[in-house]
Amino acid sequence: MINKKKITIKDIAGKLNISAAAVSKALHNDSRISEKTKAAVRKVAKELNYQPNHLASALRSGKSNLVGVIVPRTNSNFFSSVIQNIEEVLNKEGYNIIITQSNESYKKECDSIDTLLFTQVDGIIASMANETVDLSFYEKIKSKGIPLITFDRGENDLNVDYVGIDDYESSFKIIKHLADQGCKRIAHIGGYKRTRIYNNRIRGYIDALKLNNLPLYDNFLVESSLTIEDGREKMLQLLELEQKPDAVYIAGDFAALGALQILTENNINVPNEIALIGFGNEPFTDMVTPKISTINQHSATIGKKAAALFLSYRNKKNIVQSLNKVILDAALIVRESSDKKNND
Amino acid sequence: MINKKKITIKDIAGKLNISAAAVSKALHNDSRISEKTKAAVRKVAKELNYQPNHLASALRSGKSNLVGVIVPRTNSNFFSSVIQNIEEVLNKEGYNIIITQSNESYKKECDSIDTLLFTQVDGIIASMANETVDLSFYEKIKSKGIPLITFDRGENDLNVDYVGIDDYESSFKIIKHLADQGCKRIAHIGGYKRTRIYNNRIRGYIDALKLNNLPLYDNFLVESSLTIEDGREKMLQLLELEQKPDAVYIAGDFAALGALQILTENNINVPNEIALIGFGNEPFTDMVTPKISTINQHSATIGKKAAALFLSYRNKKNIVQSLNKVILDAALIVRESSDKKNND
DNA sequence: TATATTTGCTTAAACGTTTAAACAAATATA
DNA sequence: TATATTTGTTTAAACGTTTAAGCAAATATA
Repeated sequence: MINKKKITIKDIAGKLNISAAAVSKALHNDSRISEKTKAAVRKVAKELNYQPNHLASALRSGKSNLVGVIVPRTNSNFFSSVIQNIEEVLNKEGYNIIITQSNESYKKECDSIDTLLFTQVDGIIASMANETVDLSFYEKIKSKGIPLITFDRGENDLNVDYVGIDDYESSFKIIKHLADQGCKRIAHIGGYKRTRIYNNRIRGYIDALKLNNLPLYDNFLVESSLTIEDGREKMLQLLELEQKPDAVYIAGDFAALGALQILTENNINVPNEIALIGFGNEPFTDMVTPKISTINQHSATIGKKAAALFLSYRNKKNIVQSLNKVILDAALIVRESSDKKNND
Repeated sequence: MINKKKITIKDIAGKLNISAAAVSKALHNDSRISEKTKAAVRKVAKELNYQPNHLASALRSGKSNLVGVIVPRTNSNFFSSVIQNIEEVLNKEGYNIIITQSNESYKKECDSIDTLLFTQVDGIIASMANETVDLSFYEKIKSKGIPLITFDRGENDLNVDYVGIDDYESSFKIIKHLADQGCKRIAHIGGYKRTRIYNNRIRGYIDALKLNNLPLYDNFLVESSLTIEDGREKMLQLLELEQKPDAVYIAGDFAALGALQILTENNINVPNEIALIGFGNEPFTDMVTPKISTINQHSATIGKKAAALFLSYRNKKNIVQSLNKVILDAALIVRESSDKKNND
């Protein structure tokens, strides 16, 4: 039953006694081909089960109709949802996507970029690894004239399109809410300062404390890799202080989960003794006890918007990119871990 | 700074005054090219920052060095880990992977297959959607002579390679453990009977009950979509029975989580009143209270093995596949939700 | 020394498309 | 009726490789 012989436009042309070029044009609905011929071509194509050779058309036309997506990991709901929405938008426009994971490793990210360039993708949509500081590999994409769209984790210095939420403003929402709950000593387990989004959350934390007339203590601001394990460790560190916080704002849900584990293990009441807020709205924040308050990052919108930005470069011959930030408003989701009224 | 001019082997050839063919062979380390020429070619290639055109070589050689991966979703730890391991193995061998998600939808899965065939992948590694019953799209892959490797969710009728755990045997391990804990009335919230792996778990459940001299009640065996929501619903259904179970074995961790939520909400002690065991070892099973006992599916091994199976078809001209099952032994992870000794 | 083999390269075709250019036939314009 | 334009198609080159076949020069074999 194996049918290795591939059907090409030549086969269709032969059957209809016309040229291969006519077939190609008919299939592309060229206005200079008669409706009669088009119909005949389509009919034979279907009969023979013709599958266009993507490689040949990509080679000839210089467009692969492939878009590369680079994410730190796929097993987070945020990234997998962004990907799903990118795919949805781009599939409709005839593009397929190639997903690669950097696993937060700079080296793996460079490999991914090489891989994607090698595969001749028409564009790259990326969220940078935590480790990444050196932007030269991303510059390589730009220098090839391939559109680069960044999301969530980007860098102003790259001067390309960016879609993400307003991290600075999100911190204000969180601090305001905690202050409303009566919290006075709010700590922050933040991400790496050098990563722009985490830096913004930290700046927002500091400025929001000021705005709400709350004190900022040096040892209340901790830098973390934001994994579950590090969340546990940094929470423990905060608990060992003589003056403990009465609320902790954690820049990532995974670390918030780790922190919650420590609090539970130490029989500390959440939110009454210490309130807790995460970031990202990972599904598990709604599954644990108590449910964790967090920030919804609008993954679907980010994905759709990033795809749209890529599409905006279609048919442009000279791709010139510049810093273009699309900032979405993030929503605070208040749950049990910070809602004192419902938790007495 | 935009350098759109692409460097080809012709540019290298021109610079060295040799033919393009010689350059191609030099780059492929052909034995008929002198070391001197090879060295010169490599040097110039590096100088000009030559990037091979993947499309051209794929078109000419008939190999795209792309492997398609189809999974129901990426935001489960199991699938994302399998993918990561497939990628690791295949990248080393010069292959890149294209990941597509079916979202458990048959239609989306068909689209994915078309997309991958269109992209001229050299092989497809797939785990089938729950919905999928009609295998004709998978047959299409086979009929094109492209190696198809299935994992986790496969079908004997496809007669291709399959990697997965022993679901039937896993049920025995679970029932044995629950029996050891003193449970006498064990219910099973299973997946769809028509999906092979779930059917095997159900058969294992039934046969293991017999082996352990435990009763099998009709209304203790429930079919579920295994989402969190359906887990809640089916657990509620079990609680409404006059004679409640004292243990529930649930064929998926997400549904087990939903069931646990219901039990917690109804103040039922887990494991003492009702013990609970899930399936899949999703990370959250270790995060919730109580921690959920579950089955570890060896995602890393499955991924590596699936990739190895694909590689075994390399250089074969006539791909003839047959049913070839690689069955891994799954490990039961006992945690709080089923461990009565540590939970009094 | 004459012949056979090996070495190191070149030539040219091929992979399956797309597309610019050409051209005959049909139709429109003057 | 003569010329211009439009329509519908063909021809042929191109995209950047790989590879079978060919061939001269160098080396081995007799």
